[in-house]
Amino acid sequence: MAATVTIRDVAKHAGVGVGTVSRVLNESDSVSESTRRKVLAAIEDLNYSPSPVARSLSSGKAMAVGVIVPFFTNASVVRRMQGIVSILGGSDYDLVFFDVENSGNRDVLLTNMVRRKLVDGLLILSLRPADDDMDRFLESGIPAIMVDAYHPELPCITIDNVEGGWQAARHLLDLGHRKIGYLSDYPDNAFNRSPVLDRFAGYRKALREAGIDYREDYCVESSLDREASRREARRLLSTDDPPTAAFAYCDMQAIGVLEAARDLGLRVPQDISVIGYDGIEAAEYVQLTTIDQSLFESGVLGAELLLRVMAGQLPETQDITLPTELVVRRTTAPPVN
Amino acid sequence: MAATVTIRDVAKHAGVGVGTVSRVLNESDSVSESTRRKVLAAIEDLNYSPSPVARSLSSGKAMAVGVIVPFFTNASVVRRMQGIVSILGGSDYDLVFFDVENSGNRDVLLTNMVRRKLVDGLLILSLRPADDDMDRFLESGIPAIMVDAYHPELPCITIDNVEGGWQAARHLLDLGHRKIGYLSDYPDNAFNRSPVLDRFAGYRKALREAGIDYREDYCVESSLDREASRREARRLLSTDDPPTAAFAYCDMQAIGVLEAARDLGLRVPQDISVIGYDGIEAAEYVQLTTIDQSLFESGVLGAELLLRVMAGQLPETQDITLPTELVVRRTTAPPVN
DNA sequence: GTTCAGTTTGGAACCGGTTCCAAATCTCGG
DNA sequence: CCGAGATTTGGAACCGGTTCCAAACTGAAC
Repeated sequence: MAATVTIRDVAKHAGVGVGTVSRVLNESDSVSESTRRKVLAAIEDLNYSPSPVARSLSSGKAMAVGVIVPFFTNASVVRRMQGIVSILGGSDYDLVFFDVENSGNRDVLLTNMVRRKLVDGLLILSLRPADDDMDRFLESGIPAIMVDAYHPELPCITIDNVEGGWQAARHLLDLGHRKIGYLSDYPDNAFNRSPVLDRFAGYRKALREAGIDYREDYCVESSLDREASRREARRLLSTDDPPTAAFAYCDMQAIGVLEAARDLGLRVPQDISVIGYDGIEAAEYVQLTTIDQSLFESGVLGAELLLRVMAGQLPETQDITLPTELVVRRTTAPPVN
Repeated sequence: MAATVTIRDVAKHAGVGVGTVSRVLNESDSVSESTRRKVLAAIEDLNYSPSPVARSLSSGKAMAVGVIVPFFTNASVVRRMQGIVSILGGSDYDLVFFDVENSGNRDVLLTNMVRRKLVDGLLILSLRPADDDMDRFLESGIPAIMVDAYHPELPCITIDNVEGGWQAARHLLDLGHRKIGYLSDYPDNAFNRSPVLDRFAGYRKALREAGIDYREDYCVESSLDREASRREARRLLSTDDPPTAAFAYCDMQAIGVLEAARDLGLRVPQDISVIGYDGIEAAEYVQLTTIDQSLFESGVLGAELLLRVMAGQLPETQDITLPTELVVRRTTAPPVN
């Protein structure tokens, strides 16, 4: 707990002015080699390290980027964060997390974020903040990128969820299924509703193209967790005329469907085909057929894009849409009649 | 991007001194109700919000806590972090993450952390920093808690891994197994070696107590990821005299073992029993028997403890050891002879 | 109407850096 | 040896808060 040594102590010790020490610290070129050495020696002697807080107060740069994220929501968010960390972990920027779990602390955007200079840039992950919060934030001029969410005035890394939903349904149709259920997240999910609606739209589009009527009773909603999905899926699968295949909004829900099938003594894929969406690791080891959206990559791209924007490169908006890819594993097969 | 409004602007607008504004902001009680109202009105008028950076420079408090964490390593770390977030997300503190992935950036402790005042407190998760880094850090006097790691001079939330390893092996022994393999993490894992050795010690202890000789050929090491574990397990299970049960260092490795069994056409649990360690969510839906170490709770406790220490309560060191619990699911059964 | 303790207030000094301007020093041709 | 221009240097002012001290105000007691 030694008394803090400041830049002035270093200056005195080295027999130079504070400006010079600062210049050495910031690798300015207009310092003669001999004084540079003197200063470095003094820094060494005193075991000095500059205060990042003071530095950011006077320079206006925080050397940190913020990530706003609904942390728990599901495994896909974690995967995206890993992508982000893989890039930002190696940068000079610290990573500050803002968890937006309950709507209670959603005004972090309004309060914590707008407090200028806490972060130099912001990644907003899988959620669409309220418009007025957003306006307030945009005014601050802090560079920001949306990942898995859309905002007209910000660069966005998005996934074509209509296409993904279409691919999923298309795959089941190609296998010969005609009765295809859909297990959805609640569309009025406060955070980010569009993926829910988009995947649903893709699903309906594929059905329509195949000349199949949309059956409302085949579409059920549930929260994202496994237990709830399992309950809903059990209901869906135990009607008089159950679907022969089910498309779930996300892999975790799909796993709930698998469990429901097991509960009911249904064999997968013989009695019921199941396809998920996300491509989380768990999908791999339960052998779940799924739509892989490039989760990790979306984090990587978002982080890279942000770094570039913060460096002052690049035009204002630049949206990137990542592809989705069907990954066929063991939970889908043609229906047995 | 409006010009920043400072506390002096507010003071002028309200016709008071800066000290008074500061007092209002910090809810000091020695401000008369009437001036308080004037100041609040001015704050409202000017849409003022104080700069956290300036605040922390002059007050010496960062209003942030740091978490040092090997983020990717495995699912258990993520689960612990969720526990941390669940507590700290609701506090006044921001959460700054320091990812210690590759040994390349392990000196964050030495550089980033010791830079005083960036964080008011620190959680160190699942890793044991090098001793000299640690000494340097301890000198700084920043409150810190270790979670899932041990340090003699810091409060630690640990798990009794010897006990857990013992429970796992004991369970298999109770079922009647005599040939029990062990799939371990590399013990020289740079981050945090003791859990690896401890679980192994528990395993050996249980075997010894049961009068079973330790067989080196039943113990294999692999990195934590599923693919590597799968390969190693395949080797272990395809010898002339394979074990009838396997205990894996962590659930993800256990899942690798399950996959290896599937690769070899072995039925679980009839041909081979498998038990994991951690109690991650994935274990639940692959029906893996496991030792549940209270992952989420460890994060919660660590965060709570840190908040208390930062508030100046509590004696220096206070170690908490969390219990482990056997959770029997579908991957373990008596051996068939 | 004083006196005095208690409350409220203004503002200078400070936290530890960066930046900018003016001054000091250097370089080198004439 | 001088002087112009380039290079290097010192340090005051600033970033936007907090804190502390002294001054101003309050009101109850005499």
